[in-house]
Amino acid sequence: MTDPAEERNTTAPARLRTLPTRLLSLVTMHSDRIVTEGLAGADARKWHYAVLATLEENGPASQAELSRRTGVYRSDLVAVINELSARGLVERAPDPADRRRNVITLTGAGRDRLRRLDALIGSLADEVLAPLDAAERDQLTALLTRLLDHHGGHPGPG
Amino acid sequence: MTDPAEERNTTAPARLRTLPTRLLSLVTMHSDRIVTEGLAGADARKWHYAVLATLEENGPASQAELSRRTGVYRSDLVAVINELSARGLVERAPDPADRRRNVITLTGAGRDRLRRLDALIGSLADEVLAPLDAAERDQLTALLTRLLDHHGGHPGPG
DNA sequence: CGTATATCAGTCAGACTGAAATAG
DNA sequence: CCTATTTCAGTCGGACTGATATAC
Repeated sequence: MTDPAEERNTTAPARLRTLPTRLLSLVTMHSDRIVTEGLAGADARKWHYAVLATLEENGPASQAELSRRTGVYRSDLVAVINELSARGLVERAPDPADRRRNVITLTGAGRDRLRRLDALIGSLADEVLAPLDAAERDQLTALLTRLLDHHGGHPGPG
Repeated sequence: MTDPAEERNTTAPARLRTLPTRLLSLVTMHSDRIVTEGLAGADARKWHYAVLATLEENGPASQAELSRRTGVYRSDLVAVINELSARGLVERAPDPADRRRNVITLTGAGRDRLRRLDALIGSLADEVLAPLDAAERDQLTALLTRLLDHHGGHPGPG
């Protein structure tokens, strides 16, 4: 028992091996790790990508709106915007129309960065889904989408 | 905008909505929450179920072996066994053959408890998979199983 | 007034690490 | 000496809460 792959995977009992909720947890743990580590290697985090993508597709937004669209908590979003603006990827400016708000805007550098992250995320998703062919990936995506719709999007503050 | 379901789900951008790794995370967050809260209502936790099921299917085991089979960390397993034995569901006894080891054994009460948790987990899984019919659930399970096999079971200490 | 926004401080569970004590 | 087991004391990022100041 010196093979490291062997050590950590004595098979689990049948009840656990086929339990869908457990499969979800385990697969997600692998997936999240691959994505998190891949992004870390590019000095980025998941929330960075989510915020940048939202800004590009929907235009400038307040932090509250970004929170709703991305699912990032209002509290945690503060730090994310700090990090992004420290890197010059977004700009934070007070909204003249409603002075409670900050308007977050994507910069040119942010747009460039988003391009590279798009590619990176694509390849990381490929790594996660490696054993599935295109049709199976679509199947998985469709099934997960239906589950997510049924349970009401990102959990979020409710 | 006073409907609570509305408030928290302004649609995310397309790139995020169809990203499989994100779908996995989000669906798992709902799934984990349903399972965790459902079990909490029965004074149980996921690891309780995992340990009890493993003990029933594979017989008495050391903590190290339980850790390998369930994926629970050796460190965290200590607390789980404490909780289970405090409830009289397992017994912890030193192994006469190897005095470093504790042998964990399922009690009668543990077996009964497992029956009830089996039923509970089943209904919680139903709740998670509600929108899918039987064939689709099998599809999902098969796809997730292939992903998990490819990535090598539970992440675990390696 | 009540409500939304941005920020801060902090909790909490879960994954994970490091190292001790004990025993093979 | 080296390795495995159990246990303890922590770290670390992520989800989440509560409170506050400010503005509508």
